[in-house]
This record gives sequence, C-alpha cells and structure tokens, in this order.
Amino acid sequence: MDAFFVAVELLRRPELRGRPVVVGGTGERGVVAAASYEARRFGVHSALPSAVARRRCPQAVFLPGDHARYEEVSGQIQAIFRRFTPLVEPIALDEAFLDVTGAQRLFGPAEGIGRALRQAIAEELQLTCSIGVAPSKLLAKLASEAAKPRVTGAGVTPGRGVVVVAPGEELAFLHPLPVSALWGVGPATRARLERLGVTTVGELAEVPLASLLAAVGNAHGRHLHALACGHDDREVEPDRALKSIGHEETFPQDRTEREELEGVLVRQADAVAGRLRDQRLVARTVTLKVRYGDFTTITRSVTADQPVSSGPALAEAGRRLLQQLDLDPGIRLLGLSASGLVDGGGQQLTFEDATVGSWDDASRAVDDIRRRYGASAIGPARLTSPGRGLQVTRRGQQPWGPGDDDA
DNA sequence: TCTGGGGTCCTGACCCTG
DNA sequence: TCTGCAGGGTCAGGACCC
Repeated sequence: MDAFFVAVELLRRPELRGRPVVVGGTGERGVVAAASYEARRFGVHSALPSAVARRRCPQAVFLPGDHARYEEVSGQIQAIFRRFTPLVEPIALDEAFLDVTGAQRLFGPAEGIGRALRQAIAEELQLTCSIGVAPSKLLAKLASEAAKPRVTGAGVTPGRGVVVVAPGEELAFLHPLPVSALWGVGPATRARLERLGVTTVGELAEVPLASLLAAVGNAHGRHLHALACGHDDREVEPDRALKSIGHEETFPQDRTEREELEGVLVRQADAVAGRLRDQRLVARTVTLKVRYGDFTTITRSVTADQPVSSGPALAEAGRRLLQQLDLDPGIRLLGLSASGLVDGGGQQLTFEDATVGSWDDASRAVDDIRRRYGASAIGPARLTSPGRGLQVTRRGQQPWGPGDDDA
C-alpha cells in the first residue's frame, strides 16, 4: 500500500489531501510511522524522530494514528487478496505476498491479476497500492518498490502501479540496484559490503563467496549471495506460526522506581497473557527487555520447565529478572515478551512458584468479561488508580512512542 | 537528529550430557 | 577416572524488517 496509514487517515479527512501529513508519535520521544508523499519532499520519512520531522516540515499536519482502524482496513485488503488466491502471506498491515500460480487458470496472467487487485482495492476501499509481479518473493518485493510513486524536488510523480519482472529479465532488473535494496542488508551489512568494494547487487554477485562469508557471516553471506544471483526459491507461506508475543513501552521520562516499573510489568504481562490465550498458546521462555537512558539495551530471559500463559506467572518471571538489574541509571524502555510458544490446548500452567497459583479459571473468566465488556472492564488490582480507573495495555496502544499527555 | 513497537533470524558463549 | 569431542539447549546481543 502507498503511505498506508496516511491514506487511511485521508479517507476520514479528505480536506488534508495534497498537504504534508505525518502519522506517528506526537511526544518528544515519538517517531514517524508514515509520511504523505508531500511530506517526504521535505525529508520526512518513517522512523525519523517526530521532533526532527517537525523541524523539517513545520507546516505538516501531525496525526497520532489509529492502529485499530489500520488493522480493520488491513483485514479488508486481505479479504480482497483472498478472492484471487488463498495463498496470501501477510508481512505487515499494508504488505503481503500472493502466490497466484494456480489463480492464473481462473483469472488469466499474473500481470492482469495484479491490475485487477489494484482496481478492486481502489474501487472498494479508495486506497492505492503498488504491485510487483515476478517469479520470486525478492523480485516481486523489489518490483513493487519500483511501482511506487516517486518524490523529487519538483513534486510527486505517480507510480507505474504494476511492475512486472518476467522470467529471463531477473538479473537485468536486479544487478543495477544498490545492495541495500536486498532484504537483509541494513546499515551494518551495507557498511561491511562497502569495505569489500560492493555497492550494487551486481557487484555482490561477483564477489568471491569466501570473502563474503568472512565479512558478514556464514548463513547471512550464503543467503545474500544467492539473492544477488537471482536465486530465491522461498515459498509463499500462508500459515506462518507465531514465534513470540510481546509488549514494550518507552517512557516520556526515564524511570528509576522499582515499584513503578513492576506495575508496568504487571500491565504488560496481563496484555501478553491475554494474547497468548487468544491464540491458545503457552510460552516456555519469558524475556525482559530494558533500555537505559543512554540507549544501552539489554535482555534477560528465563526458560521454565512448564510453559505459562497467565498474567501473574509472566509478571512474576519478569519481576525476578528485573530484580537482577540496576535501575539507578534510569530506564527509558521496558518490555516483556513470551517465546518458545507451543500449543496450549487450553492448559494453564505456571512457573514453579506456587504463590502465583493456578490461574486457569480466573484467566478464562477475565477473557470472557473482556470479550463482552471491553479490555478495560477488568484487570489486575495493581493497575487501578484513583481517578484514572484501570490502566491496561492493548496491542498498538502507543505504537510510535509516548504521547504528550503522558509526560 | 537522536532514535517506537512488534516481530524474525542468526551468532557466539557457555553449560550439560553422552 | 580423566579427557576430548560433538551435539543440544539456554542465554544474550545484534541486525534486520515494516
């Protein structure tokens, strides 16, 4: 999708069309999640600190974003995809791989399917998207990038909408691209490749494999070399299993109070546990993530013999991990995640500490009440405070950093 | 300029076991 | 009993993606 979050906002506020619009965190520590093409002309892009974006483009309209709405629209887009093929692998709210090999018998050539998809999304949702058609995931992804609108100093040039890389044209399309176009080449890998004199995908394909492996590691090097040579036989995977579930939160100001941080952990554990139970999963490993004021980030984890999915058990594990850490430097971010996920089949076990007890029935009752009355209808007593009621964490609640009002 | 939140994957160190 | 080795699990960190 093209500037997806912004495009969804413009459906509600059409008077903003043609103006620089930025969706993202509104506080001092927020970042940009999406920028309209008009805002991009001023150097505003996703992941840019919001404070910098305001300096670069003070006339832009800044919106806090509505993650729940984006999820809803994303669901509608996925539904359109599935009218053409069941083989849809979502990779983000606004992006997916579709395997249309079989669909061509019904709908004709892949390029036509791409155009039909684009038309359906435009007519039914009033949103524009860019589509890449190619024999592999890598090339389809890169082709979709090539299909997007372009921003220049002069203005916004409309994209081609659909770009096709036909069999036999793969290397001609791939090799002139900068090496950072490859999936898996970020700033660190690009710097290492530059030290080898590699700046384009074509140069990467020519570099001796041994040099590449020494520079970027075994698995990564082999993978990149194969991609650069146009070899990518990864399948579209419609049912990828979830590997971890977590929540993290950056504070408007650094925190040092242990009791306050433990309260945050209870809230995060409650949210993670709810999502685990929604997915009928239990977790063997609990990981605590802490980022200090100087941006040093550490993780501490514990793996239990018995998997867990209750909030109190997760919170207790997190609390014990937090106890090992020095909080005096000030904590900027705190997060809790559950991994080592296995099918729970409704079972509810806890870490070995008997004091957290069996929360099976209580957790099910909480889930039931939340389904009926909403997420903030019930929660751990620790999360209530006079005047503010129950504080709960929901997925995507502050997806791009703390807001102004939390300061 | 000063860096979010939700994820995945890989690597290396370390420990345990056979 | 000791040593070396291989393999697997755990833990922590880094890099990357949207």
